[in-house]
Amino acid sequence: MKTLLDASYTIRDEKPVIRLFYKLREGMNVEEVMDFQPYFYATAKEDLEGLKEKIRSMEGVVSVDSREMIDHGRERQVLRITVRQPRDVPSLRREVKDLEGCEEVRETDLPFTQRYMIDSDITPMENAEEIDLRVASFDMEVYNPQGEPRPEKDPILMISYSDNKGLKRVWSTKGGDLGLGYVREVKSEKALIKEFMETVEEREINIIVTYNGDNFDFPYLKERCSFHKITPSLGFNGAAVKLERRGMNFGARIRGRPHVDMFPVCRQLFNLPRYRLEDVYFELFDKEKIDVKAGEMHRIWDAGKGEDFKVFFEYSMSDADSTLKIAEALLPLQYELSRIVKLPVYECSRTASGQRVEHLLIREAHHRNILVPNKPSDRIFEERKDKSYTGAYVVDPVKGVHDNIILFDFRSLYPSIITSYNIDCSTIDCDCCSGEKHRSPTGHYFCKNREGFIPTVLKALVERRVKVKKKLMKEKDPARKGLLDVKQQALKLLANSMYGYFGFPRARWYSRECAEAIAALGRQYIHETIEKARESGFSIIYGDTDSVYLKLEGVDSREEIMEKSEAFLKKLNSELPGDMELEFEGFYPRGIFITKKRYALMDEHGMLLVKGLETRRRDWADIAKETQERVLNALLREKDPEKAADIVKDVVGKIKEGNVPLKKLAINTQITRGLGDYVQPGPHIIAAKKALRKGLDFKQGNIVTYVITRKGDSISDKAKVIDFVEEGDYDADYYINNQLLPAVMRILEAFDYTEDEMKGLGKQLTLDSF
DNA sequence: TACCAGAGGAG
DNA sequence: AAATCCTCTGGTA
Repeated sequence: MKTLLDASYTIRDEKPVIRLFYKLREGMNVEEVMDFQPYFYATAKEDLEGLKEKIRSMEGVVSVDSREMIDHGRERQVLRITVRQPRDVPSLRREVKDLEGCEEVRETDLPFTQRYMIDSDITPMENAEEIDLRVASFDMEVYNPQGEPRPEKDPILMISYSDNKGLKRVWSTKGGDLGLGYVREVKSEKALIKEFMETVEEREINIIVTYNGDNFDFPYLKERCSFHKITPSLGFNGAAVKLERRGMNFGARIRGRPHVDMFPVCRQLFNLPRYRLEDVYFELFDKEKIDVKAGEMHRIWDAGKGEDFKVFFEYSMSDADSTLKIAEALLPLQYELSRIVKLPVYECSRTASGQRVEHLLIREAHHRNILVPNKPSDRIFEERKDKSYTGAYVVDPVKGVHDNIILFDFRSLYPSIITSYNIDCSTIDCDCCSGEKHRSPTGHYFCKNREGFIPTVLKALVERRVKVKKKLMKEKDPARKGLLDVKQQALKLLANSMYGYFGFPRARWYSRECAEAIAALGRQYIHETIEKARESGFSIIYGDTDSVYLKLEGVDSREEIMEKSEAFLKKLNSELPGDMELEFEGFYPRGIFITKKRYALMDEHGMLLVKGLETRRRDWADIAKETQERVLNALLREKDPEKAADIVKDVVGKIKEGNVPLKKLAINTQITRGLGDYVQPGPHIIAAKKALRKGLDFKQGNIVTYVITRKGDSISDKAKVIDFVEEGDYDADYYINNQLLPAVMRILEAFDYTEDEMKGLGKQLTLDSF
């Protein structure tokens, strides 16, 4: 049994050698492949043979063969050009493309190792669960007397390490006398780095995990290594850590020992106000992590004794520990995605959903002898980006409070439309079938004769998922159940990104027409559903894309509601084509609808479900969100408007008194562009710029946590990054009028309360609306 | 008061 | 480097 952890290539004697890093039950095996040569394709305008001869004589070309492949759904003759070395591809693609008679060069941008894995049908991470991988996490604390640490000057103070076989270590140049079992005091920073690297080697670690190692720990470690003139040799056979550019960020690649950075993984997987290690740890395990303020670290270190000093070491250990715990929870999904998409886990864990889908499609295209379309040029990308299309339909809600709400929704609406209507670039407006075709409201037709490429791939994903879910139902063993659940999640993730991929301007298989047709069919079905529901006696409260919220006016019996719902669904589903299905999704005794995409429901257990309201948004202060939720509970669950009003009055009072803790006043907002690129910088940008001058580091992608303080004129003037704000320094007026009241008044207004009453200025509350 | 840029949510 | 629809805020004229 073996599992492929990593793949790369080197050049030996002017020839490429593929290296496959397998973990066996015991130890590693590196397989070398010498006989695989890089190649790409060319299509000819007319004279294929003429083009072939021209290419054959070019420097670096090993051979040219013509073969039949499928392009845009049709068979045609193309040229396959085999070259000596991977580096010959970029140079030769230019030359071939510029030849008279050459129409296009194709498949010139697949990385050589990936090309090999596709052609040899190699799946990474197979058997990963059975083979007992050794996973280690590490984290560094560095000296930072100037605020942000300077890697060319400021040393690493500690490296903490934790592996899934139970070893815990903190290497440091101090702290051996603290009585903490895991601390190893060493004589220098250099020794500390070396001991860490030796431990990874000795423990035969297979996977290294970090939290933001791509952009902090590894770049810093590399700098410190070059300062000490040593190699950061964490890879197989002492290979050095390599920093690769990946878009705006870095990726730290370790040969033969995949590095998975949990930070981008968590950002992709969770929706949180912030993504610091402690935030994600809390989200997953509901436990607080010990914290040491970054600004105080150098002072604690310099003091070198006392309780703080000990806590600093415990904090460092807990960083490595919690990173490992997070990894143990999230790696199974990464392994599974890596297997399905067939990209090594280092790459797969860093790719976005569009690229994952694309790699899966490239794989499937190869199996079907389909010539992969080229990536769009910058010009085409811009053209595509400028042309948007009509998407989903949203029903304007019947605003206010409703009782006994029924929710129906389409199971996987877009995927089921794609498969049921056979929507694909190769089937759109085909001329192959003379008879009936699938019809979209956009005016396009889809072939009923031959199944399209993407519908085939999507169908396979959906069918695999159905099988896994069946197994899951039968399985008793919790460990195996967990793995099956992860598997179905991964399949769902990929299936759900197919529609978005059609409309993604950078996609190779981009088709605005297909995306448009899918969305239009979605609108058609939701409209039809609403129409039929009305005819069956339901009244419509709200609907969005694939869901409808309904009521049966005057029907209070739960039984009758269920019966009528079932009957309606049965009839409607019998008329739906293919894989499409409308499902009963829920029953809610009470709910309040504010506007489109903003509402709250109470389920039968009294649990609140809030959508779109401030409670759900990171860019509102906790004090407003918390109070809004309390008000919703008072109104929906307890039906007690007086209590709701009391809650608001009480909180207004507390804010005025000035003793609301800063934590509850913090607002989180992301910096979505370069700090200089703003036409209208908001309060978070102004706050970040001020913090920048005080030595804090802020850049695109970061989330700014700020508070509106008392000092300043405009709101932006008053905005300050929370690190620099003293407890009690907040603008009470702002938090009452711009945070608390807007959030709660939207709810209370549906119950006819006025703002003045809430501030305690007006008359006593009335119970009119109840 | 009207408008725009910007952000983040829903599905 | 998945799409569109939608609401709301803060700043400006």
